[in-house]
Amino acid sequence: MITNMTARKILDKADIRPSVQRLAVMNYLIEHRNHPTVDDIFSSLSPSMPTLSKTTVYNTLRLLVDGGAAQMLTIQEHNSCFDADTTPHAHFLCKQCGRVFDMNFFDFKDRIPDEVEGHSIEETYQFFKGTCRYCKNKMNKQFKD
Amino acid sequence: MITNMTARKILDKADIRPSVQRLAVMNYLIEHRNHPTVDDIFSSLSPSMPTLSKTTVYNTLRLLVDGGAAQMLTIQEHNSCFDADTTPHAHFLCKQCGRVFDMNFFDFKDRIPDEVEGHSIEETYQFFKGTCRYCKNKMNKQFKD
DNA sequence: GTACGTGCAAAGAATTTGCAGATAA
DNA sequence: TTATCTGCAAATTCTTTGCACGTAC
Repeated sequence: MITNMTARKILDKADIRPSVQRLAVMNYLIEHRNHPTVDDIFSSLSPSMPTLSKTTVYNTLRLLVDGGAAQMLTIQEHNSCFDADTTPHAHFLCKQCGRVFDMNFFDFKDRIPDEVEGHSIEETYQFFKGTCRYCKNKMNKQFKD
Repeated sequence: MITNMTARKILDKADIRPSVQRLAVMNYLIEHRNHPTVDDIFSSLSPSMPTLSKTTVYNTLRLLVDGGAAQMLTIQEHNSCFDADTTPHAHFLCKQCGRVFDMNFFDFKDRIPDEVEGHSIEETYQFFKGTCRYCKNKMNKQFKD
Protein backbone atom coordinates (compact mmCIF):
# COMPACT_ATOMS: atom_id res chain seq x y z
CA MET A 1 0.00 0.00 0.00
CA ILE A 2 1.40 3.38 -1.00
CA THR A 3 1.28 5.78 1.89
CA ASN A 4 0.98 9.53 1.74
CA MET A 5 4.25 10.15 3.50
CA THR A 6 6.00 13.12 2.10
CA ALA A 7 9.47 12.82 0.68
CA ARG A 8 10.71 14.39 3.87
CA LYS A 9 9.14 11.79 6.08
CA ILE A 10 10.43 8.95 3.94
CA LEU A 11 13.97 10.30 4.10
CA ASP A 12 13.70 10.72 7.86
CA LYS A 13 12.48 7.18 8.23
CA ALA A 14 15.38 5.91 6.15
CA ASP A 15 17.85 8.00 8.15
CA ILE A 16 18.91 10.03 5.15
CA ARG A 17 19.65 13.68 5.70
CA PRO A 18 17.19 15.73 3.70
CA SER A 19 19.26 17.87 1.39
CA VAL A 20 17.51 19.83 -1.32
CA GLN A 21 18.78 17.40 -3.96
CA ARG A 22 17.71 14.30 -2.08
CA LEU A 23 14.27 15.69 -1.41
CA ALA A 24 13.93 16.54 -5.09
CA VAL A 25 14.87 13.03 -6.22
CA MET A 26 12.64 11.37 -3.65
CA ASN A 27 9.80 13.66 -4.54
CA TYR A 28 10.27 12.94 -8.22
CA LEU A 29 10.00 9.23 -7.55
CA ILE A 30 6.86 9.75 -5.51
CA GLU A 31 5.19 11.79 -8.20
CA HIS A 32 6.36 9.75 -11.18
CA ARG A 33 5.37 6.15 -10.87
CA ASN A 34 6.49 5.26 -14.37
CA HIS A 35 9.80 3.70 -13.27
CA PRO A 36 12.16 6.45 -14.35
CA THR A 37 15.80 5.85 -15.17
CA VAL A 38 18.65 7.91 -13.76
CA ASP A 39 18.59 9.90 -16.94
CA ASP A 40 14.86 10.52 -16.74
CA ILE A 41 15.24 11.88 -13.24
CA PHE A 42 18.26 13.97 -14.03
CA SER A 43 16.78 15.46 -17.20
CA SER A 44 13.53 16.32 -15.48
CA LEU A 45 15.05 17.95 -12.45
CA SER A 46 17.93 19.63 -14.22
CA PRO A 47 15.99 22.62 -15.63
CA SER A 48 14.79 23.70 -12.20
CA MET A 49 18.08 22.75 -10.49
CA PRO A 50 20.73 23.73 -13.01
CA THR A 51 23.65 22.78 -10.78
CA LEU A 52 22.36 19.27 -10.12
CA SER A 53 24.78 16.60 -11.26
CA LYS A 54 24.11 13.08 -12.39
CA THR A 55 26.58 11.91 -9.78
CA THR A 56 24.31 13.25 -7.09
CA VAL A 57 21.33 11.50 -8.62
CA TYR A 58 23.29 8.26 -8.60
CA ASN A 59 24.44 8.86 -5.03
CA THR A 60 20.95 9.69 -3.87
CA LEU A 61 19.33 6.70 -5.53
CA ARG A 62 21.83 4.40 -3.94
CA LEU A 63 21.06 5.88 -0.55
CA LEU A 64 17.35 5.51 -1.14
CA VAL A 65 17.65 1.89 -2.22
CA ASP A 66 19.98 1.02 0.65
CA GLY A 67 17.61 2.73 3.06
CA GLY A 68 14.62 0.84 1.72
CA ALA A 69 12.98 4.00 0.42
CA ALA A 70 13.03 2.88 -3.19
CA GLN A 71 13.45 -0.21 -5.30
CA MET A 72 15.88 -0.68 -8.17
CA LEU A 73 14.62 -2.69 -11.12
CA THR A 74 17.02 -4.38 -13.50
CA ILE A 75 14.40 -5.56 -15.94
CA GLN A 76 15.76 -3.57 -18.80
CA GLU A 77 18.88 -4.63 -20.56
CA HIS A 78 20.64 -1.33 -20.60
CA ASN A 79 19.76 0.70 -17.59
CA SER A 80 18.21 0.39 -14.19
CA CYS A 81 14.99 2.09 -13.28
CA PHE A 82 13.59 3.07 -9.95
CA ASP A 83 10.36 2.71 -8.08
CA ALA A 84 9.28 4.47 -4.90
CA ASP A 85 6.72 1.73 -4.34
CA THR A 86 8.56 -0.82 -2.25
CA THR A 87 5.52 -2.98 -1.56
CA PRO A 88 5.24 -6.33 -3.38
CA HIS A 89 3.97 -5.87 -6.89
CA ALA A 90 4.80 -7.23 -10.31
CA HIS A 91 6.28 -5.44 -13.32
CA PHE A 92 5.55 -5.60 -17.00
CA LEU A 93 8.11 -4.61 -19.63
CA CYS A 94 6.86 -3.72 -23.09
CA LYS A 95 9.22 -5.19 -25.66
CA GLN A 96 8.15 -2.58 -28.20
CA CYS A 97 8.44 0.73 -26.36
CA GLY A 98 10.53 -0.35 -23.40
CA ARG A 99 8.20 1.14 -20.82
CA VAL A 100 7.69 -0.59 -17.50
CA PHE A 101 4.24 -0.86 -15.98
CA ASP A 102 3.10 -1.91 -12.53
CA MET A 103 0.93 -4.95 -12.11
CA ASN A 104 -0.66 -6.60 -9.16
CA PHE A 105 1.35 -9.38 -7.64
CA PHE A 106 0.10 -12.81 -8.69
CA ASP A 107 -0.43 -15.11 -5.75
CA PHE A 108 1.60 -18.28 -5.63
CA LYS A 109 -0.20 -21.53 -5.04
CA ASP A 110 1.97 -22.18 -2.03
CA ARG A 111 3.83 -19.81 0.21
CA ILE A 112 7.40 -19.22 -1.00
CA PRO A 113 9.63 -20.90 1.57
CA ASP A 114 12.37 -18.94 3.33
CA GLU A 115 14.88 -21.47 2.13
CA VAL A 116 15.11 -23.41 -1.14
CA GLU A 117 17.86 -25.92 -1.81
CA GLY A 118 19.82 -24.29 0.99
CA HIS A 119 19.54 -20.78 -0.46
CA SER A 120 17.90 -18.16 1.75
CA ILE A 121 15.28 -16.23 -0.15
CA GLU A 122 15.09 -12.60 0.89
CA GLU A 123 13.40 -10.91 -2.05
CA THR A 124 10.84 -12.15 -4.57
CA TYR A 125 10.33 -10.63 -7.99
CA GLN A 126 7.72 -11.27 -10.62
CA PHE A 127 7.99 -9.80 -14.02
CA PHE A 128 6.48 -10.16 -17.39
CA LYS A 129 7.35 -9.14 -20.91
CA GLY A 130 5.08 -8.58 -23.84
CA THR A 131 3.33 -5.83 -25.75
CA CYS A 132 1.65 -3.02 -23.82
CA ARG A 133 -1.85 -1.82 -24.57
CA TYR A 134 -0.59 1.37 -26.18
CA CYS A 135 1.74 -0.41 -28.58
CA LYS A 136 -1.00 -2.90 -29.41
CA ASN A 137 -3.23 -0.01 -30.40
CA LYS A 138 -0.50 1.53 -32.49
CA MET A 139 0.12 -1.76 -34.28
CA ASN A 140 -3.56 -2.23 -34.99
CA LYS A 141 -3.77 1.22 -36.53
CA GLN A 142 -0.81 0.49 -38.80
CA PHE A 143 -2.54 -2.60 -40.14
CA LYS A 144 -5.62 -0.60 -40.99
CA ASP A 145 -3.64 1.92 -43.07
CA MET B 1 12.57 -30.32 -19.89
CA ILE B 2 16.12 -30.15 -21.16
CA THR B 3 16.57 -32.29 -24.23
CA ASN B 4 19.73 -33.94 -25.47
CA MET B 5 19.76 -32.09 -28.74
CA THR B 6 23.25 -31.27 -29.76
CA ALA B 7 24.32 -27.72 -30.38
CA ARG B 8 24.07 -28.50 -34.06
CA LYS B 9 20.47 -29.58 -33.86
CA ILE B 10 19.50 -26.58 -31.80
CA LEU B 11 21.05 -24.19 -34.30
CA ASP B 12 19.32 -25.96 -37.17
CA LYS B 13 16.02 -25.71 -35.40
CA ALA B 14 16.55 -22.00 -34.83
CA ASP B 15 17.57 -21.49 -38.46
CA ILE B 16 21.02 -20.31 -37.55
CA ARG B 17 23.85 -21.32 -39.81
CA PRO B 18 26.26 -23.48 -37.85
CA SER B 19 29.61 -21.73 -38.03
CA VAL B 20 32.42 -22.97 -35.85
CA GLN B 21 32.03 -19.97 -33.56
CA ARG B 22 28.29 -20.33 -33.18
CA LEU B 23 28.56 -24.02 -32.45
CA ALA B 24 31.21 -23.30 -29.84
CA VAL B 25 29.06 -20.70 -28.09
CA MET B 26 25.95 -22.86 -28.19
CA ASN B 27 27.88 -25.83 -26.95
CA TYR B 28 29.36 -23.80 -24.15
CA LEU B 29 25.90 -22.79 -23.02
CA ILE B 30 24.72 -26.38 -23.13
CA GLU B 31 27.62 -27.60 -21.05
CA HIS B 32 27.73 -24.71 -18.60
CA ARG B 33 24.43 -24.22 -16.87
CA ASN B 34 25.78 -21.64 -14.47
CA HIS B 35 24.41 -18.65 -16.39
CA PRO B 36 27.63 -17.35 -17.91
CA THR B 37 28.14 -13.76 -18.95
CA VAL B 38 29.52 -12.70 -22.33
CA ASP B 39 32.89 -12.38 -20.70
CA ASP B 40 32.71 -15.84 -19.15
CA ILE B 41 31.97 -17.34 -22.51
CA PHE B 42 34.60 -15.35 -24.34
CA SER B 43 37.32 -16.01 -21.75
CA SER B 44 36.60 -19.71 -21.71
CA LEU B 45 36.53 -20.20 -25.45
CA SER B 46 39.33 -17.81 -26.29
CA PRO B 47 42.25 -20.11 -25.39
CA SER B 48 41.09 -22.82 -27.79
CA MET B 49 39.90 -20.31 -30.41
CA PRO B 50 42.48 -17.55 -30.30
CA THR B 51 40.93 -15.55 -33.10
CA LEU B 52 37.48 -15.47 -31.54
CA SER B 53 36.28 -11.95 -30.85
CA LYS B 54 33.88 -10.68 -28.26
CA THR B 55 31.87 -9.10 -31.04
CA THR B 56 31.18 -12.54 -32.43
CA VAL B 57 30.12 -13.78 -29.02
CA TYR B 58 27.72 -10.84 -28.77
CA ASN B 59 26.44 -11.44 -32.30
CA THR B 60 25.95 -15.13 -31.69
CA LEU B 61 24.16 -14.68 -28.41
CA ARG B 62 21.77 -12.26 -29.98
CA LEU B 63 21.03 -14.75 -32.75
CA LEU B 64 20.48 -17.50 -30.21
CA VAL B 65 18.13 -15.40 -28.11
CA ASP B 66 16.20 -14.17 -31.13
CA GLY B 67 15.93 -17.73 -32.39
CA GLY B 68 14.66 -18.99 -29.08
CA ALA B 69 17.71 -21.16 -28.51
CA ALA B 70 18.75 -19.32 -25.35
CA GLN B 71 17.42 -16.98 -22.77
CA MET B 72 18.96 -13.68 -21.69
CA LEU B 73 18.69 -12.84 -18.02
CA THR B 74 18.94 -9.27 -16.82
CA ILE B 75 18.89 -10.04 -13.13
CA GLN B 76 22.29 -8.63 -12.49
CA GLU B 77 22.83 -4.93 -12.42
CA HIS B 78 25.90 -4.76 -14.58
CA ASN B 79 25.81 -7.47 -17.17
CA SER B 80 23.47 -9.91 -18.79
CA CYS B 81 23.87 -13.63 -18.46
CA PHE B 82 22.66 -16.44 -20.64
CA ASP B 83 20.86 -19.71 -20.22
CA ALA B 84 20.42 -22.48 -22.75
CA ASP B 85 17.47 -23.75 -20.77
CA THR B 86 14.48 -21.98 -22.28
CA THR B 87 11.88 -23.94 -20.37
CA PRO B 88 10.04 -22.16 -17.55
CA HIS B 89 12.11 -22.10 -14.41
CA ALA B 90 12.96 -19.57 -11.74
CA HIS B 91 16.29 -17.92 -10.94
CA PHE B 92 18.01 -17.08 -7.72
CA LEU B 93 20.66 -14.35 -7.46
CA CYS B 94 23.03 -14.46 -4.51
CA LYS B 95 23.57 -10.94 -3.25
CA GLN B 96 26.93 -11.94 -1.77
CA CYS B 97 28.74 -13.71 -4.59
CA GLY B 98 26.59 -12.63 -7.53
CA ARG B 99 26.07 -16.14 -8.81
CA VAL B 100 22.77 -17.11 -10.40
CA PHE B 101 21.19 -20.47 -9.63
CA ASP B 102 18.29 -22.28 -11.23
CA MET B 103 15.20 -23.05 -9.23
CA ASN B 104 12.00 -24.82 -9.98
CA PHE B 105 9.20 -22.60 -11.12
CA PHE B 106 6.71 -21.85 -8.35
CA ASP B 107 3.16 -22.48 -9.42
CA PHE B 108 0.79 -19.55 -9.40
CA LYS B 109 -2.52 -19.95 -7.64
CA ASP B 110 -4.31 -19.06 -10.86
CA ARG B 111 -3.21 -19.33 -14.44
CA ILE B 112 -1.52 -16.13 -15.62
CA PRO B 113 -3.90 -14.58 -18.13
CA ASP B 114 -2.75 -13.77 -21.64
CA GLU B 115 -3.79 -10.21 -21.12
CA VAL B 116 -3.67 -7.98 -18.05
CA GLU B 117 -4.97 -4.42 -18.08
CA GLY B 118 -4.77 -4.55 -21.84
CA HIS B 119 -1.13 -5.63 -21.92
CA SER B 120 -0.36 -8.90 -23.70
CA ILE B 121 1.82 -11.13 -21.58
CA GLU B 122 4.28 -13.14 -23.64
CA GLU B 123 6.97 -14.10 -21.13
CA THR B 124 6.84 -14.76 -17.42
CA TYR B 125 9.83 -14.47 -15.11
CA GLN B 126 10.26 -15.39 -11.50
CA PHE B 127 13.33 -14.46 -9.65
CA PHE B 128 14.59 -14.33 -6.15
CA LYS B 129 17.46 -12.68 -4.34
CA GLY B 130 19.13 -13.71 -1.13
CA THR B 131 22.14 -15.57 0.17
CA CYS B 132 23.15 -18.82 -1.48
CA ARG B 133 24.00 -21.95 0.44
CA TYR B 134 27.72 -21.58 -0.24
CA CYS B 135 27.90 -18.03 1.04
CA LYS B 136 25.84 -18.98 4.08
CA ASN B 137 28.40 -21.67 4.88
CA LYS B 138 31.25 -19.25 4.44
CA MET B 139 29.60 -16.73 6.75
CA ASN B 140 29.01 -19.37 9.42
CA LYS B 141 32.66 -20.39 9.31
CA GLN B 142 33.76 -16.81 9.76
CA PHE B 143 31.68 -16.48 12.88
CA LYS B 144 33.26 -19.58 14.35
CA ASP B 145 36.80 -18.17 13.92
C1' DG C 1 36.04 23.22 12.52
C1' DT C 2 35.00 18.88 11.31
C1' DA C 3 32.18 15.84 9.01
C1' DC C 4 29.16 15.43 5.33
C1' DG C 5 27.30 16.58 0.62
C1' DT C 6 27.83 18.11 -4.13
C1' DG C 7 29.42 18.16 -8.73
C1' DC C 8 33.03 18.28 -12.15
C1' DA C 9 36.12 15.55 -14.82
C1' DA C 10 38.14 11.37 -15.65
C1' DA C 11 38.06 6.46 -15.49
C1' DG C 12 35.89 2.06 -16.09
C1' DA C 13 32.92 -1.45 -17.84
C1' DA C 14 29.44 -3.38 -20.97
C1' DT C 15 27.77 -3.19 -25.38
C1' DT C 16 27.17 -1.54 -30.18
C1' DT C 17 28.63 0.06 -34.66
C1' DG C 18 31.38 0.60 -38.95
C1' DC C 19 33.91 -1.56 -41.88
C1' DA C 20 37.37 -4.44 -44.35
C1' DG C 21 38.97 -8.87 -44.98
C1' DA C 22 37.76 -13.87 -44.80
C1' DT C 23 34.68 -17.55 -45.54
C1' DA C 24 31.02 -20.24 -47.43
C1' DA C 25 26.97 -21.18 -50.64
C1' DT D 1 30.58 -14.43 -57.36
C1' DT D 2 27.68 -12.92 -54.09
C1' DA D 3 25.88 -12.93 -49.72
C1' DT D 4 27.13 -13.95 -45.17
C1' DC D 5 30.27 -14.08 -41.22
C1' DT D 6 34.09 -12.56 -38.48
C1' DG D 7 36.86 -9.60 -35.80
C1' DC D 8 39.39 -5.38 -35.09
C1' DA D 9 39.03 -0.68 -33.65
C1' DA D 10 36.40 3.05 -32.45
C1' DA D 11 32.30 4.86 -30.57
C1' DT D 12 28.52 4.91 -27.28
C1' DT D 13 26.22 4.40 -23.08
C1' DC D 14 25.78 3.61 -18.23
C1' DT D 15 27.96 3.87 -13.94
C1' DT D 16 31.70 4.62 -10.63
C1' DT D 17 35.64 7.04 -8.66
C1' DG D 18 38.79 10.78 -7.16
C1' DC D 19 38.93 14.92 -5.61
C1' DA D 20 38.23 19.90 -4.50
C1' DC D 21 35.00 22.98 -3.09
C1' DG D 22 30.84 24.16 -0.49
C1' DT D 23 27.54 23.50 3.18
C1' DA D 24 25.73 22.26 7.60
C1' DC D 25 25.91 20.99 12.26
